[in-house]
Amino acid sequence: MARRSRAIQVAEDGCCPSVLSAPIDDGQALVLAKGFAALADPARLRVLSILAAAPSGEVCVCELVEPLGKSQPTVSHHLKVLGDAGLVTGDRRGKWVWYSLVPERLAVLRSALDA
Amino acid sequence: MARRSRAIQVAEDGCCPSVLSAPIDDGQALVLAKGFAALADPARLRVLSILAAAPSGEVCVCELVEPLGKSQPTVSHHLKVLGDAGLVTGDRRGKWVWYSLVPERLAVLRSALDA
DNA sequence: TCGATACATCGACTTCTGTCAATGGGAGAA
DNA sequence: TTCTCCCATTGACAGAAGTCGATGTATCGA
Repeated sequence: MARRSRAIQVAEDGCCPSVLSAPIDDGQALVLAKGFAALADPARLRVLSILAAAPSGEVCVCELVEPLGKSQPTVSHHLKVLGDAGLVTGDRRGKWVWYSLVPERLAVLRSALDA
Repeated sequence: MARRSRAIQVAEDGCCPSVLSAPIDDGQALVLAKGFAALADPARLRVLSILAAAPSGEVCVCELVEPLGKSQPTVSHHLKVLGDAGLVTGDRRGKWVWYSLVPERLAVLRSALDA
């Protein structure tokens, strides 16, 4: 099953609100802040880069533990944070869970920094 | 005096490393994570948007306290965090300190999310 | 059914972060 | 100088976040 369990809370009020175009209200700021908070950890950034670099576009958890140098529960925690932020999605196949990027969600955060 | 006191630690190893182009090492991840951490707060995002929306491109601290709804020390703290991340810079003129964006630094973070 | 594997969740701990009241420091005004 | 204003810093606190060992859960194979 897909691991998009938690609320993703994409700001749908207005399309792609940019922080730099006009003053944003507290609600928009809160949603964007949660998105950037998901990026505010070296281990999670490395997860994203590993997923992006994977030829198949997806990587199972067991292939992340060693490169990150963290324990398996910690890696699972970071994947959950990224999943709650809507940046990655997991797909269970047999014993393994394959994670992949959600590029649209990353694009939202990137466009928030557009001038 | 300009308020660029703290080390800014821009990753100069390679130009504009993107998280999504190739696996990044721990050092790059750490620098980028610190940058995104500066964006991971609603009050700081609002500061950036207020600065960006200011006609003159700069705003003094006293004009930020009321819109943010935080105490003056808290606003000063957030400005320090943004300054340490190199995202804003302060300029003292008489009794006031005027803050403005550092767009190049924001561009670095945005390009880190390029596909 | 039983054991092994892959991953998630829980509990506990430490560290980091946001917040504010109180105080300090610099710059103009009186 | 002294007073006032603007902003930064300090100290203290509560809550959030990263980490890991232990445990739970789902799946597959024997």
